Amino acid sequence: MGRGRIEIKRIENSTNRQVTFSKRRNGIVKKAKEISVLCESEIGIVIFSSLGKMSEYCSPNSSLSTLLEKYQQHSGKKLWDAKHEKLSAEIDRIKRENESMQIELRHLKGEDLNSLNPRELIPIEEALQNGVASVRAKQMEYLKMLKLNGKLLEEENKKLAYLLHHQQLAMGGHQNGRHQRETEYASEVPMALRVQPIQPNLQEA
Amino acid sequence: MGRGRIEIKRIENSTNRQVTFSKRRNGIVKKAKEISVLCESEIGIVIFSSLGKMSEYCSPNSSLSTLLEKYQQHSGKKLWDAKHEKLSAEIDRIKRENESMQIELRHLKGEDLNSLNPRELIPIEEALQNGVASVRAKQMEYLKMLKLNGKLLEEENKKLAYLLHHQQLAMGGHQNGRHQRETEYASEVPMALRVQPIQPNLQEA
DNA sequence: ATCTATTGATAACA
DNA sequence: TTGTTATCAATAGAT
Repeated sequence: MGRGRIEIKRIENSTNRQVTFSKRRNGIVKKAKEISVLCESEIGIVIFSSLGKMSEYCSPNSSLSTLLEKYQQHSGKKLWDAKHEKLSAEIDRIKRENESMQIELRHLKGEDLNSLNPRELIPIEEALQNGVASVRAKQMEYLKMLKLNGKLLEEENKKLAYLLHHQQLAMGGHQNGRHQRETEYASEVPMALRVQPIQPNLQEA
Repeated sequence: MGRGRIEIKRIENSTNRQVTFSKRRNGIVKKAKEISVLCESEIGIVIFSSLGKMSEYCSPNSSLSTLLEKYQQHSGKKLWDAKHEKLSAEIDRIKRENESMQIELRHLKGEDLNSLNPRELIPIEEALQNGVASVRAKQMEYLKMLKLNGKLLEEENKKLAYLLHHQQLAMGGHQNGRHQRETEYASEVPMALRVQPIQPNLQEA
């Protein structure tokens, strides 16, 4: 009912979808008001848009909670219990996940190995070796970075010392000139200081 | 929309009211289905007719309870008691525990090491080394057990071979006697076979 | 938001 | 209840 029929499938254009949502939501709420008046029925509606915005409607002289109370009585379903069971099931699921992870962790730490047969030890050993290798590789990476940094700093030190020495020889210039020379130099050399460590946490070590 | 417009007020004719209720209820549910598909929104509806008959609708991939849960969160109203909060808190707690274990596992497997600084790598390396050591120790244990078992079996083999040899020399006895000798011997020697491996899963390897 | 050409919903009837 | 149909209502697309 509009300019041309539309297929009932997800509207891909986001703006369009929002507009249609708004219009149709209003339409549904209007229909709900009408049926509640025409047929003196009680109706409650909760809608969430795709963006998570909530709208609700409840026929006059009622409220969602009272309506849901009646819903529970009529359906025999207990929303509370259903919720309760869902949460419990979720807890069970996560706990099981938890347990298997704990077992894996313990095995990797060399605990509870008696529960494993030799065949099961092999993948664990492999995982541990891989882990050690990765950790050592990372450590080497840091080491190289530190060495590089050290070298660069050393070079810079030499240059600074050289500069300082010559400056002292040429002593007698006033503050202004000296300051300028330092500034000039700084613009050429500070590579070493500018080097961003690959790992920003390096300095924490 | 029909043969002549109607005022939106209670339909006095009861039959008519029922018919209209039924038709409009279907209409609303249809609209609900459409909006949920077109706009990928979640919608839940509960209707009671004037005679107390209940109808409900909930968009696919959802249920009234989950929908109402979201309603609670958005509205701040609490439809049900805070007993669930306990369960939810439990879930959160376990999930957090879970997450930290996952991180630890990943680190032990040498993944996500970039998020660690060198100081943090050390305990991981130690844990891995301990793990490797434990696993290898366990493997050595199995190896020793296997060797021991082999030795015992070998010895027993020798004894059996010896016995067999002598039996053959003394040949001429009937079946009965031979059987008895074997039975006697079995009661003295089977130590090696009786040895229960420390690890019952040994034979699976 | 507002405007309409169209489709969709439905009141009355069967 | 279910189906048909003349009408009105909702709304898709455009502004």
